[in-house]
Amino acid sequence: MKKDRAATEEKIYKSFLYILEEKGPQGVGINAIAKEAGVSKTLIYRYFGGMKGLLLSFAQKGDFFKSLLAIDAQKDNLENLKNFVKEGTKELRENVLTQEILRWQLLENNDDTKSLFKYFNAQVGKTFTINEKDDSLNSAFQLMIGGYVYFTLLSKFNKTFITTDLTSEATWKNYDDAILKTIEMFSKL
Amino acid sequence: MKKDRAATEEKIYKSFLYILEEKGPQGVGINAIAKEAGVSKTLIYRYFGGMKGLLLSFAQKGDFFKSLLAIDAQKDNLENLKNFVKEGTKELRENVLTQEILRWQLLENNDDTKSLFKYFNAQVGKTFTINEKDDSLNSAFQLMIGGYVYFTLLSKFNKTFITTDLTSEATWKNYDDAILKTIEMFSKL
DNA sequence: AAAAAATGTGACCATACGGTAACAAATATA
DNA sequence: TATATTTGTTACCGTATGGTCACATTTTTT
Repeated sequence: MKKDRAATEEKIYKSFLYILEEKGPQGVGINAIAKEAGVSKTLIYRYFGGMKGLLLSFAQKGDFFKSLLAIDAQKDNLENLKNFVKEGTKELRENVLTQEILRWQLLENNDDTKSLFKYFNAQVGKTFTINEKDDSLNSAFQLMIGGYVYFTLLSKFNKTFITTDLTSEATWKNYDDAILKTIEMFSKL
Repeated sequence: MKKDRAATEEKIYKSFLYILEEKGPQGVGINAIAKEAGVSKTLIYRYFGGMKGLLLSFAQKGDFFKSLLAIDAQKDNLENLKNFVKEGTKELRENVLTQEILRWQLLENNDDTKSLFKYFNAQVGKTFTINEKDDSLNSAFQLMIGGYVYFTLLSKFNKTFITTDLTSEATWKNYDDAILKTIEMFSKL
């Protein structure tokens, strides 16, 4: 039998990503990852230091929201802010891994996940630079972004929210438009 | 030993509520409920038909958002709508059971939870009568309510969202105000 | 009082979880 | 080539899960 630690680590890491994407936070576990990787679970402890170390590796390597950083640098004017919103909501709905981390934060916060959430939130904070002032636009903007996250996560197991079809592209476009329109209205005050 | 089916059923049901409140959806299980009730788990199957039946009982008995129905009946004018929002957000942040059901909907949707979510969502739909039109106010309102739910759920394990303090009463008042202000602005269009 | 029905318990099953230790095999070093 | 060292597997442990079955005890009915 051929032995290759680097390749084995890669198999483990990729399996972790796969399970988080496919099964969500509840599916992530030592046994499941080892089985998916086709490898003994002992090696997860030896090479990564168990689940905690594995999540730390993920956190450090994870380039969350990288696609938004370029826009972020120049989102001082209204047009760029609107572009940022459009790209941000698109990124959120396409990046399943990001969705599952966000879902995870609603479930637990223990010794294993601590580092992951810390790195992730730091990255979010860097990307979504929030207005310092506690004005209504700031709060409204936060609520809408939060709502976007909520409905995105909800859409995994629910087809509708009350009468709103969460599977329809038009719905998400309506949400986008509503955010943009609200920003405009507040800016004209 | 005294035998009293009605009392036993009550013990089981109350234990279920207690665990859902204290441990969240992940803590809800046959063994945990039986242990908390100090009763053999066989009885959960015999009296309720297992977890599925237990959740069905909960769904049918559950008077979700009952405090909002009175306001709902007359929220045609702006003042009542604003009052409805204020009472609704308050109800949401105070009712842990409601929070955990909402959290649950983000985690799974299987044969056991199906009926619970169905009843719960029907009640939500009755309370939050959403505007039929796909206008921006409707979408903006939905996003903000969704955001409110999201931050409420997030606050269980996270003290902040980026720089916003989720433990501060002022934060939630800011959110309330932002919703009210947005509604006003859209109404004046 | 005797028989039947309802109520409740404990034991057991298969499965899965995280975690560890003993051992085999391959690779690197001497 | 002989010896360490690294890599990997298997087996096992304690605990927990959902679910069922046989049995004992209490309550109801005849």
